[in-house]
Amino acid sequence: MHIGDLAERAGVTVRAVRYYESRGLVQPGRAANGYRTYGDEDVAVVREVKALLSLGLTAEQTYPFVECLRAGNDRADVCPASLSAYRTRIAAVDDRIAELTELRARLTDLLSDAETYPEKARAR
Amino acid sequence: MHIGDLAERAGVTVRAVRYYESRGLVQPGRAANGYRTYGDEDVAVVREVKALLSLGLTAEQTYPFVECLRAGNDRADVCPASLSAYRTRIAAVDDRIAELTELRARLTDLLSDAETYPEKARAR
DNA sequence: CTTGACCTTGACGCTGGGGTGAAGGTTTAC
DNA sequence: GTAAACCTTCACCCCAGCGTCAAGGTCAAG
Repeated sequence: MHIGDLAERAGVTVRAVRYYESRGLVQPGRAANGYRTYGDEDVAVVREVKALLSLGLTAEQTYPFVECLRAGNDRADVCPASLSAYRTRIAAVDDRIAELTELRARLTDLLSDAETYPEKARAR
Repeated sequence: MHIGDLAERAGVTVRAVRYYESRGLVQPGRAANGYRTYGDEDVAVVREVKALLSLGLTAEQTYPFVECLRAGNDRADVCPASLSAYRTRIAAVDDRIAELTELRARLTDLLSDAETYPEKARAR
């Protein structure tokens, strides 16, 4: 299978596939004419990478999932390293939520403070 | 007062002051030699802008606060437009928190699903 | 034999906001 | 007289995941 077929089957662009390759996530063979050649298993890999990227993982962080698939598992996320990657991502999301919650608290404090500022002290 | 004095008093760099000017937040006069000249009130403006930027507002969104100060108010946030800008920012933070919370839920679903995947079905 | 649908590598663009850096020149301060 | 502070304009940075040419090679169909 050539890159265009793979891209179509996996639901990504040709450009994205080449990008994934540059990140070490797919390793196609080469035909005599230089064309990249892929197997059916690469479709699952590319689909998995796409799904994980949409969950906010970086390309690098999808690596354990790809390895898990290559090891012959039906699912990319049943390997310990994949579970760990999930937990890392969840922790990062939690951190970000905590930051935003803290920021929100500062903003509401400022707002209520400004709202209750004595009218008479205002200019005009 | 020249730009260097203002920057030092407000706790920002000279470059940042010129950047704020490019965003229309400060409008210095000019001395005969071309140097920018500032008044004491500009110190408060720059400090306010700096504080608001650290709260995640964009330069443009600090505009009402700057106007509020220029109108002669002691505080930049007692004007209706400032309160409104606070509320807008809070709403944006809330939206982001909601997105992340939703994302977190998807991740934990995937994690628990993968964790409970039957051992016997795993490769190796 | 030619069209057009593939493929190749390489390189730059974009998004986005708040800046920073460099270059090249004038003015002020000590 | 020279260092420090000022001026302007232009460009670049971060961050990742691509998009979009450019300039060409390959291949099956009609």
